[in-house]
Order: sequence, then C-alpha cells, then structure tokens
Amino acid sequence: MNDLEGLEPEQINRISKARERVIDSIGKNMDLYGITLSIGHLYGYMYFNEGPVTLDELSRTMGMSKTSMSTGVRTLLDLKMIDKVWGKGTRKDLFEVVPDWHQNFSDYFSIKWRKAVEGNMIALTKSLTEIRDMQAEYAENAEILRLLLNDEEKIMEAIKYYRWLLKLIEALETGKIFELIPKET
Amino acid sequence: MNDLEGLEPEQINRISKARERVIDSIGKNMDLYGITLSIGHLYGYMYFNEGPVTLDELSRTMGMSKTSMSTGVRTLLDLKMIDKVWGKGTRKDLFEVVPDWHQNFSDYFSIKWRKAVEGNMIALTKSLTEIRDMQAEYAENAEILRLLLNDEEKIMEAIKYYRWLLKLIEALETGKIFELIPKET
DNA sequence: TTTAGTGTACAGTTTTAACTTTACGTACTT
DNA sequence: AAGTACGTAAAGTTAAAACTGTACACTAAA
Repeated sequence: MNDLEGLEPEQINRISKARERVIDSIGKNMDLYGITLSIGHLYGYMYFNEGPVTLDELSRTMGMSKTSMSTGVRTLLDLKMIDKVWGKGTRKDLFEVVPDWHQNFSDYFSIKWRKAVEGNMIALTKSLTEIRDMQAEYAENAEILRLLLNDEEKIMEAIKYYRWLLKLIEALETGKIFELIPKET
Repeated sequence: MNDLEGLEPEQINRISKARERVIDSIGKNMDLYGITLSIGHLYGYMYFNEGPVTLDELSRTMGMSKTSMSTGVRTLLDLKMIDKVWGKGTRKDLFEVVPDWHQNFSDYFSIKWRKAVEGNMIALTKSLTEIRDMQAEYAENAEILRLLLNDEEKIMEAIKYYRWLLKLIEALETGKIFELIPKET
C-alpha cells in the first residue's frame, strides 16, 4: 500500500520530491548492478515505501505493465535485493526490499562475479595444460617455445589474479570484509 | 603485428585454440565491466598478442570495421585496461594491454563506482536536509512526522553504506586492499 | 465443478544499442 | 602547396533489449 495516501497534496508533493531525488539517483547508478533504469526506479520506490507492495500496486505507481513488474521483481529477487514475504488475508504476492545494502553488495558479488571467475578459471586451467603439452612437444623449436612460454606466463598471471579475486569474494561472502574494513557504528 | 604469423598452419591452429578458449571466456564475462562481447574479444586478443597492435590490425583480425575498433579501443582506454604506446617509425597509434589485472580491477571500481557513489551521496544529503526541515515544520503532525522519521532513518542507512563503500574503494585505489587480502607470491 | 483472482509465458511492438559506411579534419610527406 | 595516411564524427542500418497485451495455468473460494 502506498504509504503517502491520505496526506495533503502539498505534503505528498514535498515528501515525494525528496524521495524522488534519491530514487532517481539510485536508479541511475543501478546499471553497475546490470539493472535497467526502470527496474532501478522500481527498487527505489520499494526502498522508501513502508511495508511490502504487490505487483498491481507497483504497476499502478510505476505506470507500467504488470508483466514488466513481474519480470522486474524477479530480477531483484535473483539479486537478493528484495524478498517475497507473507501477508495474511491476501492471495497476492508481497515484496519488500532487503534493507541491508552491505549484504546486497556482498550478494551481488557472490552471485555475479563468482560465477564469472569460476568459469574463467576452468578455461584458463584447460588451456594451460594444452600449452604445457605443446611445450613438451615442440621442445626443440625455439621460436614456438618462446611463444608458448609467453602464453603460459600470461595464463599464470591471470590465474593468480582470479585466485586473489576469489579470496576477496569469499571475504565478502563470509563477512570477513567487515573486520578488514569496518562498517560505521 | 600478429605474433603467430609465419608459423605452420597446424601450429597456429593449436595455439589459437588454446588462446581462444581463454579469450572467449574473458570476453563472455566482460559484461561485468559493462563491456560488450565484441570489445571483450578485442581485449582478449590484445592480451595474448605479443607487442602492441594498430587499429588496422585489430580490424583485420576481428573482422570488424575500423570505426568499431576505434570506439572499442577508446572504451578500453577509458577503463585503463589498455594503454596507447609510442612506436617509432609508424604514424599509426599503437595499443597494448595493461597486464596487471589487480590494477585493472581497482581502476574499474575507482572509475565507475566512485562516480556513482558520489552522485548518490549528493542526492542523499540534499534530501536528508529537506526531510529534516519538514520534520521541524510538521513537528505537531504525528502521522507525517512518523513518515519523515522513517525516511530519515532510511537515508541515514544508505549514507552509512556509501561511506563504507567509499572506504572500500579507497582501499582499492591506494593498494591497501592488498595488505588486507594479499596477492599470490 | 465452476468462477474469479493472480502471476507468468509467449508473441508482437517499440525503443535502444551495436555496428558499418561514408565523409571529413588533422598531420605528415613530398 | 598538394597529396596521402590516419583516426573519428555523423548518419544509416541491423541486431538486441525492454516493454506491452493477450492468453493460459494455477489456486482458492463458492
């Protein structure tokens, strides 16, 4: 339910303005999370609204189709930025934001970057063994060997980087990052 | 210059295959950096090639227009993933990858996230003062006051998060992150 | 079983972004 | 001064995505 309903128009206007500045700003930078502007707006609205909302309310407030709300909400669910919650007395699904942005940030990395890193690692190690096989095979061909050693070196560097990145991701997942870089009190 | 030129077709094929697996994998996950698949490929090729390359070489190798190479290269330059280098004897621009991926990662955050965080911070503080002004103004209206306190709380939480995020970004920029989470030796 | 309410898959449309072709400005060569 | 090589801006085209409307499956109530 829209929490501004029932106020004077002028009051609604002033509060909305303050909120919308923030909502716009959040939405605009949501592309860093791979999220479209309109879904960013969606999230911003949910962030300020007191209590959970339904797809129909979102559709009405955002002036967009219910289908778009459905897919948008699902994207935000996948990123663990919102939760589906139970509301007795209604058959509609209810959604509300997960208010802990530190957690959102960590989850995002866990979800997106870990997958990418692990995928790249597989490709790197596979190619590394191939390169090394060829090194043995072309051991007497100096020209090729130089190339192969160079490739090996580069792949090794990449692997080192990804191992470091995995440690960073792990620190985010376990919350150890907040020992290293403390939150505000 | 393509570093595989002059080899036997079969040798080129084998080395290329090992490289391409990695290049594909890198390119595929470059969207995390907000980079398109083809620019990711571009980067991957440059990563393995020995020595800097020109726009014409890239165009030929990638099978894409020179204009696309120009814009692609500029994107990578903006993200500090490649450098423009001097080559005597040629009037063409030469480009090569910055091989330190730890640095790439740090730069990316510095460039993209810092800008977003600072933008959001401005919006948040601006709206925060507005909300607080209204709190003083509507001090005797309990219903509105409750709403305003709620909004204030949420904005404060967001500001706290962004301050933490700035510390993380700073740790990346200064390299302090590598004391907290050490690189491989 | 029917009926109404709800979320989503699907197909179609519109908007956006990627890419290409052409053309131009600048700088080097002769 | 004239010609050539180079990188990029501009306009046009093609491919991708965001978004909508409709239809359908599922559930709960009557």
